[in-house]
Amino acid sequence: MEKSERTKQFIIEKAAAIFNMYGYAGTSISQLTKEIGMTKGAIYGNFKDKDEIALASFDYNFSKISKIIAQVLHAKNDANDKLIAFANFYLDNFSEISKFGGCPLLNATVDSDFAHPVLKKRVAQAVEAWIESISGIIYSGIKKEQIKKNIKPEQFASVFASLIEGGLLLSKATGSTIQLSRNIDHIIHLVNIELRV
Amino acid sequence: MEKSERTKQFIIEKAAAIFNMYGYAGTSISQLTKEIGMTKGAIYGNFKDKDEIALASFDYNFSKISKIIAQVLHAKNDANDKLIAFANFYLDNFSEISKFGGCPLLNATVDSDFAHPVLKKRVAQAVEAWIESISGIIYSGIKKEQIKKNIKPEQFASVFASLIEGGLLLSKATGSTIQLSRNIDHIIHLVNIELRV
DNA sequence: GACATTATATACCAATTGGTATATTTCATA
DNA sequence: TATGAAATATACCAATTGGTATATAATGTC
Repeated sequence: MEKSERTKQFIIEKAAAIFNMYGYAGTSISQLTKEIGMTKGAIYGNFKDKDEIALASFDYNFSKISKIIAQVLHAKNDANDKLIAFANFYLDNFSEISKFGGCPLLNATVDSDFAHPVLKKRVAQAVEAWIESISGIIYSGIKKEQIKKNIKPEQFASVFASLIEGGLLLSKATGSTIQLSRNIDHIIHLVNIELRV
Repeated sequence: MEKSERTKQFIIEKAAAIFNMYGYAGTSISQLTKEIGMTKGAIYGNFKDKDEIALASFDYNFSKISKIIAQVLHAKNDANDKLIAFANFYLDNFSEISKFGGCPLLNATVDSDFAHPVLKKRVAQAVEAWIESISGIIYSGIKKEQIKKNIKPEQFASVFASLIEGGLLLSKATGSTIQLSRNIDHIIHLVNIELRV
């Protein structure tokens, strides 16, 4: 990786947390210069405008979490166990995730709505991919006869995703992990009672 | 209601939608003057600063939805039916709610986190009150022997609230009510299978 | 180690920000 | 209908916004 790419990556990694915490309108370039420790010249030498940094930041945040989840899923063979590990990941890493602003899908959905159509479209695709990764696990589990074949993958994926995002939201609002924890309990209950063969 | 109070109310009603759509940092005073159709003089003659308008806007948005839900609940006697009507309210009115920015609890939780501690605290109290209104229905239903007494109200309230907020989020992100609709289906299923005596 | 290129810092720009002081209008009451 | 008070509009303020042009510094190559 050449120097310009390394610098670009360095800027994105710092900016990604700021945008995720303060939102697009709530993040100024001067704030970025302070947190990154570089001047406007350096930033605008590597990025065309604020939009380009914000979009790259969202991509970085989303792929960062996606990669970790992919690892978590890879460690399990059974589809039911994958789903439980998937859910537990958010609970186990809640405080760490909160430090850089929480779930980027949650934040960017709210942040981009009305205000930023380009980002909104990108967020929509990410959310759809995220939900599809859940229903994909279920489809695969049904094929491998680990999950009951009467289960509707899209239906369960919606509930699953909402329990996680809703739990993250309520826990962010109240400052306590108890809501998220209760939701993960419910997910585990659903998986063991309704899904598992 | 005297004139000054009427004007104040008029400003809040207009500002509430703008803040809910664009967020605190994303809403400027000049934007408010345009949408409200009044000048800075009128606004600052009725409000101390931007914060005061934003806080009053959140209170207005939250109490507006709370009042409608109170009516919806009042129309049902059975606790299970109250919960189903509660959930259906969000689905039935999704497009109308979306027009002024969607659920203010969702938006303000994300918007205030990190950026606005005063608003954040107010949102936390509203979220807690909202969840308590759900667990309150369950407690009442258990007492009236409409809901099974092994049900844990706080546990179910968390799942219920998250399915609604999570569904609102996913539907906001994807631009389709299908996610919310699936979650309401799940809520109805849970109420009829697990709660109802 | 000189040189060309790339990367970063500095200094600046017009536009907009939240907010205020003052001028003007509206309105109720005498 | 004249008058005093309340409400609103206008004009302005310093600070900050996103962005750019240019100067300086760092870097790889010969």
